[in-house]
Amino acid sequence: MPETKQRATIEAVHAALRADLITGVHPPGERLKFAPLCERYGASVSVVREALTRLEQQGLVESEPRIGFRVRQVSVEDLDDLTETRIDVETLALRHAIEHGDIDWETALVAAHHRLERTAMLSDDDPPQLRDDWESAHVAFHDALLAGCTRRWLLGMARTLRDAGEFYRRLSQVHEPDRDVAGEHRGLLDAALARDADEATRLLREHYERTAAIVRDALE
Amino acid sequence: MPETKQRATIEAVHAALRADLITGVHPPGERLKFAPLCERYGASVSVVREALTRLEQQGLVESEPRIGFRVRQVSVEDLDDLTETRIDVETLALRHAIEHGDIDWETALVAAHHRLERTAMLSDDDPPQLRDDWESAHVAFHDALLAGCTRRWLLGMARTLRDAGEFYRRLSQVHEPDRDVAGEHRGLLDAALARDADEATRLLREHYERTAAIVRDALE
DNA sequence: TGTGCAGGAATATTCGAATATCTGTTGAAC
DNA sequence: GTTCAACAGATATTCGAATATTCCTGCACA
Repeated sequence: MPETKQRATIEAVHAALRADLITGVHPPGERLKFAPLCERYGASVSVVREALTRLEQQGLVESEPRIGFRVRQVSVEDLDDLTETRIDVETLALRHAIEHGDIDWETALVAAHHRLERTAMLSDDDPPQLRDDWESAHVAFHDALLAGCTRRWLLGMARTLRDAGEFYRRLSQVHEPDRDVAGEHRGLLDAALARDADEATRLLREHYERTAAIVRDALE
Repeated sequence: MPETKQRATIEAVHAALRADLITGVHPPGERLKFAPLCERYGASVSVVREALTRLEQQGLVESEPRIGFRVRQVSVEDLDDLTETRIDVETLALRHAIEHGDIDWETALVAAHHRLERTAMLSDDDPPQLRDDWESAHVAFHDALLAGCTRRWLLGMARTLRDAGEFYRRLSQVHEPDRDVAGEHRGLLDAALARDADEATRLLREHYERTAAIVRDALE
């Protein structure tokens, strides 16, 4: 790679910063000063600033004008609020998807589930960590689940909330051995294919509440 | 005012641009080029850019990287999508407000309703226009209605959707003489104070659907 | 000891120029 | 006549410096 001195694009910095936030490189509450960030991501202040602005709208960082940006503060109350809202919104989207999803939606969903099922969840490290490829397969599955919903505004809301939720989930890379995550996903798939909206939304709610409970424990 | 040559703040440009978008100064689909915007708002590209970025997240403008920004395209489909989503989300928030709102909430709500009731809706122009002070009293009333909801994430979603809806509503400054808007607001107030969530959400739904229908007609 | 007020260091914000990218047009080759 | 390349003008994007604001430290004064 012969000295690819690229200019920093906002897209790239935004993605990198977002990844660092979600994976906990910058812990909650930490001040995000421009100088270090420019250094770390090889960009100028303008680019960093715009990335931060976007992340603020997505709820990953917060800012006070003239003071600066900081990583979003987390709390049990906020987690509970977020979880409930997320369940409410995703439930609406899922119900809509189940009612309106076509054969393409079903097919993509089955495909996404297959990949998730066949991807190992934990790494070989000690303590074991959630594998990156499992993480992305997981996100892709939940995306596919909602993809049948044609209401773009609703999907937009759901996506924002998911990002914020991801923030919490990664914060506490906790694994609960007793939990049958694969089974939960299988159940969601089956209910969706059976077009059983009540059952699917019930499972979705449980799925998120269980995850939230784990994160809550880790937080306290 | 002795030559107050202020630097342009992002806050100010964002607010001004948002107001211009909502009131239709820049029609939907119009390209928003930097040079004219900088001129109009007396700011440099950086601040205009950040304002546009924020408005994009709020759904008022859309952008394609490296191409530029434009005023959000409107369509009947998008309006319907938005309206439904807004009803769904606000319904959740209203229900929560009615269940959890305290005496302060009630008091503020009564106050907001009083101001709305005592403000004239239409100007003396021909054709009559919605008066600015009525508009703000109207927004304030709907804000007060949801303010009892303590779920911040849910409120954030509702606020974003309201902004986008406002965009449509102002787009078509249509007035329907037969409609008893004041009565609709009175009904909402009464149901909220009576803590009748079912009735209140039903009224809210009708209120928005009626507005959407008018906008839809104007759009076609 | 406490309070308030410089003054300077640290930091965010804004600016305008430099750079990269896109878009449309012209002209040559086929 | 059509296609493609090269150029030029328009425009978005990025940069780094200039400016404004906040924060901190130390000193005078009560």
